[in-house]
Amino acid sequence: MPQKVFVSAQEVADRAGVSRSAVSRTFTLGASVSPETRRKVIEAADALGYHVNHLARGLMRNESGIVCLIVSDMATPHRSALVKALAQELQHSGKIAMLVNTDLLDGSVDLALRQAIRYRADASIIVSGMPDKSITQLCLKNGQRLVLINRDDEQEGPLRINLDDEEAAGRVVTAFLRAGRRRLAFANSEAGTPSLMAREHGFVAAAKAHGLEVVVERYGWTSYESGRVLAQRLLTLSGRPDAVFCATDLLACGFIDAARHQFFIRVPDQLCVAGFDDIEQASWASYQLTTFAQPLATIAREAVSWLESNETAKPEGQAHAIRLHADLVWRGSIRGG
Amino acid sequence: MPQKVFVSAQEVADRAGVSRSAVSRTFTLGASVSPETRRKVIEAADALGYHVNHLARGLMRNESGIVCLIVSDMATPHRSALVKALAQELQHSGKIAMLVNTDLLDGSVDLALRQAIRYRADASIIVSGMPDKSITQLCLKNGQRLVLINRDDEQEGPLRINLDDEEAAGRVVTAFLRAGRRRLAFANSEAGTPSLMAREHGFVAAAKAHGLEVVVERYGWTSYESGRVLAQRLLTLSGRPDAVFCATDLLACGFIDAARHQFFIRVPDQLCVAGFDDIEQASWASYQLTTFAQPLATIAREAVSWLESNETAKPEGQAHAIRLHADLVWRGSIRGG
DNA sequence: TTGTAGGCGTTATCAT
DNA sequence: ATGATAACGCCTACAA
Repeated sequence: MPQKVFVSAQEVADRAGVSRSAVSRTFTLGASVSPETRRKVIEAADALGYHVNHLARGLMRNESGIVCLIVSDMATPHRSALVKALAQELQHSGKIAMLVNTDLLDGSVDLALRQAIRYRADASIIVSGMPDKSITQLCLKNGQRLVLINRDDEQEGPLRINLDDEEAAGRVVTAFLRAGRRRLAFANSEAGTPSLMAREHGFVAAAKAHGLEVVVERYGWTSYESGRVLAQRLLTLSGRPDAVFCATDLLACGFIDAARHQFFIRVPDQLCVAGFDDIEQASWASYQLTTFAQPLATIAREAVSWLESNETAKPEGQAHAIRLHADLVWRGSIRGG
Repeated sequence: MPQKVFVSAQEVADRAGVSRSAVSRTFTLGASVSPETRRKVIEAADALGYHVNHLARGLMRNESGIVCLIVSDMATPHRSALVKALAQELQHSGKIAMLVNTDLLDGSVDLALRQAIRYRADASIIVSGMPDKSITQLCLKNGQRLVLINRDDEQEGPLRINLDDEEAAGRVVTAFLRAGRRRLAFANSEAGTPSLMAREHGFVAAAKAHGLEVVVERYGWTSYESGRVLAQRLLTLSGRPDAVFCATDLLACGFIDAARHQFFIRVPDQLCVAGFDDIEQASWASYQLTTFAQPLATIAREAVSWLESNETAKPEGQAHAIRLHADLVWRGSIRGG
């Protein structure tokens, strides 16, 4: 095995009998090279196993092609699906995703982000529950473009992609009413992220518009376990709810399991349940959860195409917000769909 | 907003009144700088918002700090948990994870890998079901160290981390026998990856050692849906199995749901079920699946520490294989745990 | 301990 | 269309 593993443009040039610049141009989109030269270069490159060094290219061009994915709870069904969609879309457009996990508590979030900055990532996509304002600030300050997904921050500069959570929540009220339910409840986590709160507010407001009160309960973070606890609390109430909207499918799964296995309540006969995200488990036979589909592909496409379109523009220039519609997916957890 | 976003070491040096090299040394681990100089440099760097440019550093050191995660089915519970563990561990040791998704069919696997090579990733960790031999070959050829997780390839060079699938499968037979079951079945996907096949062979062999035949069925890829189909096939057999080992938890969940909701079979009374991976859903009340835990943290730690220890060594030098034990997690899906 | 000089692999600029 | 040359930001000798 040779000591020197990587072959440089110079070596390719030597073998092809052309100049270094010719090699560079061959691998630069939209540069002018004669077909003959190009052929010779490609041939030599293949023979030698040459790959353009993006470290050096990034240094020159001041543009690395790296996009940083800042994400929390990434082992969660919804998050992992989103990350996958984003990674694929980035890959598809010739960029590459760097993964920064923000689940660790020891202040390594900040550390990780600085790491991304050191690699001169062109942009960051934040899929994290509650990023500090300082994080987004740091990104922008370092010339990164920024995409915020499902985070209705007030910030200027980044692209913000959101769902119409409030409107969706209103549709749940309609569905519950149509199923003949009047004792409504909302099960939320304590995370307090903008989209979760929007669902809560939308649900409560729509209910009030119909003259109904909603019992709201919040607990823990957005997990299956929290769903169980929330069920414990809501299903032991004197005027037990007959319909509950869970802020998240994961909560809903826990809620349904507790209702069924612990309280022997039948869904949807005795209790209607709705969720949000349309995670894979929502379609499983044990849950058959009526929920809202996150348009993952659209989110990813919008995010990446914005990054592409803004390639040359200054990061703080085009502030932009996209509001997407969430389709309701009817399954068995609400009666009379 | 200034045109120039990134501040260079030179600017920090100017402000601190020292030389460029002093700045470099301050940010290089184990270089000798006087406390006084270091202080001045740090101060100037903070004031200016300086971050070492890893693109340039990687160029010089011939070592990028980037580790490529090559992964398929990453939205799956088990895979996403593994990716998370790896990303965290890498982050923890100052490296950064690049995500390469191999789910797309259009030959973009190869494309993505080349992408990683272009960034001069120091290593690749393959968590993909069936990477072509050519992929691993390409990695090694380009001076990357390679970690293969749950892939018992014959290759020399990479670190191979595997579970003792066969031995684990044998324990399932014991458990089934202890529960009084004699009509054993194995539900597998058609993926044919080494670890899946090892579970199958281990199960069949252990059963044979007890004088029992196993009905083996394979279908589709490793998904919930496949589990349902497999149930359909196995539970309509004349001598219906009373115990089934599913190659994967995801298969098991589908299997259980079909058994319960479609055939009204009670688990574990009429049917014992075991799975593999210990995904989060295995612990959900609807499944209570007895399964084997993948030691994710250990896998991640072993992988990363091997990468660290081998930092300076040649990639093909230390071939190494690690075989990990999978702990059996007892839940309700096997009678008499 | 500190500063100076040279080079890493690439692309952009400017001639030709 | 092609080739020489100068950056890009950093690190590592080497000399002081």
